[in-house]
Amino acid sequence: MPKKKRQILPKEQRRQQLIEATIRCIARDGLGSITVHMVTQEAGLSLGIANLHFKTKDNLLKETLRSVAEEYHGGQIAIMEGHRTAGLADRLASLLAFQLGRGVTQRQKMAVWFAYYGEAGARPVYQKIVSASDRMAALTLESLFTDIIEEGQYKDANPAEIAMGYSALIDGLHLALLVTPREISKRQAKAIARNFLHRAFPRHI
Amino acid sequence: MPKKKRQILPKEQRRQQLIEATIRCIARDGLGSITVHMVTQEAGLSLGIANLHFKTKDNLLKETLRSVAEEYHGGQIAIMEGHRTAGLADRLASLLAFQLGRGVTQRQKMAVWFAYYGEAGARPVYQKIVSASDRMAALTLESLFTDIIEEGQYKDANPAEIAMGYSALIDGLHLALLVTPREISKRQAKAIARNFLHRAFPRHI
DNA sequence: ACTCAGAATGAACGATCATTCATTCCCATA
DNA sequence: TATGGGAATGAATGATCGTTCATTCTGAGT
Repeated sequence: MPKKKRQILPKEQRRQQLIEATIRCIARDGLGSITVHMVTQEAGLSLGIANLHFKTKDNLLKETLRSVAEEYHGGQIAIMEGHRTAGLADRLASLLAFQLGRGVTQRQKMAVWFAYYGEAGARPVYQKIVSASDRMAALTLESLFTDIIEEGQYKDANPAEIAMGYSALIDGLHLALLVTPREISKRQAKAIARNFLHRAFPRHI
Repeated sequence: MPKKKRQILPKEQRRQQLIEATIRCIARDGLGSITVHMVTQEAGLSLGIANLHFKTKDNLLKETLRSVAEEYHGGQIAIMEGHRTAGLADRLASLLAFQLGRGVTQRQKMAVWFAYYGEAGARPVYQKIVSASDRMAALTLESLFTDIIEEGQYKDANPAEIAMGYSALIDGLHLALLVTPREISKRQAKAIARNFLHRAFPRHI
């Protein structure tokens, strides 16, 4: 075995490295049975490194959740606000493609996401971290839907309610893809989500 | 403190007692930080009782999941098949009332449900337990939707797809009620689900 | 080439937890 | 009332894990 040489790197890089190793470990072994040994070994580093950079294991887990939540919700927001030049219909299609696309629906990411949701009921800290970015994404989505409703002259359409329904549907589809992948394909999931949007905004998608 | 007298009860009753205590513990402290001490104390019994009736802690957790899954999916199936005399529209309404009603949307039940989903990605055993009852409920739902589509002459409606979408939506709404209860009320959740069904089967609900 | 601040290491420690099993005690049966 | 089968108990055990910190090692600055 080629003895790995000890290497010194910037704090931020080590932190990222450890967070990524944590994600892989959670996806493989679950949030409940994760150990500091596992994570540091997965990262190819020594045992003490986790406590050096994150103080405690608990803190490492919190920072990992924050990272995943920001990547997911940040991605959504970027799509909805970034393409300001694009039309509303295009933005809607991009959003759907992102939420059920390769990046987000990797088992690894979904597993981490729901592992934390699972503990959120008992851990207010997790709830707070998720709520923070979740709320921002919700507001952006609501704003996009408001614009679409105005442009399409959809009568009796409540943007907040449609946004909540759509978000719930996407979460539910992710859950189905994670827990019963044999029963549902990504293609089907996309069709279902598209159908939901089509029924709400038939002239846009 | 009134010293509790030791009492001998049938095996099945003790098992149920321990499963219920486990549910309360998971809801309060999370699946990840549950201990045998917690559960047996919550049940008001001695430490060794869990291993006596369930052999291992892991087995107790598996049996608890099976119990919750069967209660949830069994409840759904009972509603859809039990009211054979009732009309299709009534059955649809009953289903919705059950899925977002008092019994199921207790924080306690939802917390347990998602705690297991969270670990399902890493624990095939959990996946298998959930899949088993989930699949049966899905088939029953699909069959109900097939009947409704025929009765209502809904053109181009795919019962399997609508059933998957509806199930995903319900799961997503439960998740929202659990994780961000401030952002969504049970009333809103019901309205959203009803809306979904109304758009699919406008002449039935 | 030399130096040293601090990054990285991992053996050791103490706390926690699942599991065991010798013992206690209940209660159906006779 | 007497009693045996087995349900219930909880102190003890051994294994696992998070955290600490004395020590080693690196590499930028001189």
